[in-house]
Amino acid sequence: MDNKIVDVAKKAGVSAATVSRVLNDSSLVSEKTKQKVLKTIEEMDYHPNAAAKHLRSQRTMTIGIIVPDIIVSYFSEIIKGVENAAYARKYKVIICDSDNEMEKEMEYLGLLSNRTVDGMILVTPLVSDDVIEEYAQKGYALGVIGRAVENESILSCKTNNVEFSEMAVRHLIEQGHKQIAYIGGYSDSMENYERMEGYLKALKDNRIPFKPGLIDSGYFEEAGGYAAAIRLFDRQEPFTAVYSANDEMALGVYRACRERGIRIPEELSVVGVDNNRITQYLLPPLSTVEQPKYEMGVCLAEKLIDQLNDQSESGQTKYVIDARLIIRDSSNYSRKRT
Amino acid sequence: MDNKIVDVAKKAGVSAATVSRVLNDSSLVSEKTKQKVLKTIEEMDYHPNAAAKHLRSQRTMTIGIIVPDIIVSYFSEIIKGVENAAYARKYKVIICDSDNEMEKEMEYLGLLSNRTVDGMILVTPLVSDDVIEEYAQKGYALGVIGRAVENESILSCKTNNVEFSEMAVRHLIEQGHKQIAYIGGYSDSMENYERMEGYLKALKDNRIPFKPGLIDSGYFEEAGGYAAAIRLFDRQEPFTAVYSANDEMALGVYRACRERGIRIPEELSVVGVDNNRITQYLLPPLSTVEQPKYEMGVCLAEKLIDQLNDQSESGQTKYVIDARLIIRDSSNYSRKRT
DNA sequence: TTGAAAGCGCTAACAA
DNA sequence: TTGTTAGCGCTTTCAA
Repeated sequence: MDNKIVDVAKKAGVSAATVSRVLNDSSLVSEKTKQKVLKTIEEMDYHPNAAAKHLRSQRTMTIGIIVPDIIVSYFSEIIKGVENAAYARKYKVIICDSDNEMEKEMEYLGLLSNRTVDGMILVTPLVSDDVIEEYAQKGYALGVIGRAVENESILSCKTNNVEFSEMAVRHLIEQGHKQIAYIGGYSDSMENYERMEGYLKALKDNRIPFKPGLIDSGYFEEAGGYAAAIRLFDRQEPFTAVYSANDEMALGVYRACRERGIRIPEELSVVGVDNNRITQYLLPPLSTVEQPKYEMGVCLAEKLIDQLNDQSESGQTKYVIDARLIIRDSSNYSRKRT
Repeated sequence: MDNKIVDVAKKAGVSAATVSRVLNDSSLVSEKTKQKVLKTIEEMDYHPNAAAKHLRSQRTMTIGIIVPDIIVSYFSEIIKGVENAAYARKYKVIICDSDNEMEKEMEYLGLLSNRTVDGMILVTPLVSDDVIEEYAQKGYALGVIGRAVENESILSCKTNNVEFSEMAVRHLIEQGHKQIAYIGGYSDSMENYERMEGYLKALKDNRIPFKPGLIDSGYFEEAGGYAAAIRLFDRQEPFTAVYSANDEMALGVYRACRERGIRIPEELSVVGVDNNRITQYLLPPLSTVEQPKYEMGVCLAEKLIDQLNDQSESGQTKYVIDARLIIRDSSNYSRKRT
């Protein structure tokens, strides 16, 4: 077994408490003792046992983050923000990839109950508000990204879905489009609600009639977006533009267009959401809405850790960041429509 | 504070030891007692404290994975494999994004020393073999992906770099190319050595003279690939094809070509390595070498966890998987060259 | 089949 | 400024 604190204490001729104080930068140690202990620690190549520390201090210096799929860059960029912010504060991050399975997400939430993690960040539309509230009620530290939950103690960071969606659809309208389809994500997710709301608002403000036949959804995934596009194409309802609630689904739309020989943007304009890295490499490059993914990750991790250490100055728990529209070639083809 | 095992014991009218036995599926408990305890646990919503368990059992059921940049899909796909395999065995995964900084990687390696993790997987070219050997010598469980280390106790999983590189370059030669540039990664990494070796072999076998002016390197990153391409363009040495040691750098080559107005594949053929998701969406789609990223992650996580539980049947520690060439339009432009 | 008791390695309250 | 001591909550001998 490794050396323990008493081994160091013995060798340095002090007590375990003193070694512990040195380890934790306590001011109650004379400089001389401190140096002696430090030297001994170095000599013995001593490393404090994390589990013992966790048990004694009732904190693991670890947070978890639950995402549906780490491969999707929207999530990996958020994770990167979380990881960096956590690292700077000496926190570790446990990665919980739910594979879009509710059951797995629930199991990962259990890491809170058994104190494997001090807090948990959710970036998933699957777990319901009720479940999240329930955990908060029990006193667990939680944060969500991309949505918001009523409970005041639950941190959240999201973007202005309604506004940027309105902006995106208005942009399409300004390009001359009057028949604009909407491909949404999980129909009961906040992202979807709000983005659809923005879509409807833009239509209404421009006196464009809403057509239910132009609405479909694709679970925020490429395959779902593809299927939705195919369904839309096969209906009688014509359309010349699509607002896709995220980029992954827009990728599916691109695939469907390639298959059907539909040219973007000449025959169909497309706007997505997220500004995933891949979108700039597409042909044509995809117009999209920049989501400050890394920044949201950093923001939430910082606030969560502050909260864990009773350092949340403002007491603010809800953060909304403005996202901005990035216009690329997929929606940049001016023409007149009737 | 939460309920503890003695609280459950008291309520159920048994001893803490019995509750512990139930929790750990010991066969030394009568079915009747077991049911009673289980019911009590349920009623009290009891959750065993992880830190206490870790301290007592001397294992944390956690492994770490160090990568240079989680956003790059090569790494996130490996992580996904590791996470899935770990989850199936009730292990947690701590994500260590080194931002390509050696210092951060060293610090993360420290999680082994203080027993925060039971084992660590390295997917980085930065940490030297010596450092890895040193940790192994101390008895820590380690695994590496994408390279191999001599030490027999260190697990590794990689692909046949020499062979597939030879294949890739031979493919270019078969397309009529005689002046083929090579853009490598970190010059002292095993990936780079072996891929360059394959490149040289292919040249030699086809009696194509090696030209030092056609060799450059880009640290396995997009920006590095871009810079390398620009340098190559600016030399007097002409070339009609590039073998890039990974896809990220090939993205940089694409960018450099766009800037210089060089058409792919008409004026320059490009082949990368990794089959990052992005490559199939490029224009033209990038020829590349498929690396079984997810599978390598699964493989190494499984073997590492087996090793932690003394269940490595075969005792094999070195795994090499054959990668296959994927030919897309970036290198599929036949013509005669002189 | 069950319980009592020791101890994993650390920190912190209290005493000196 | 330092040391003594008592746990943190669990598992695991050992004894019954």
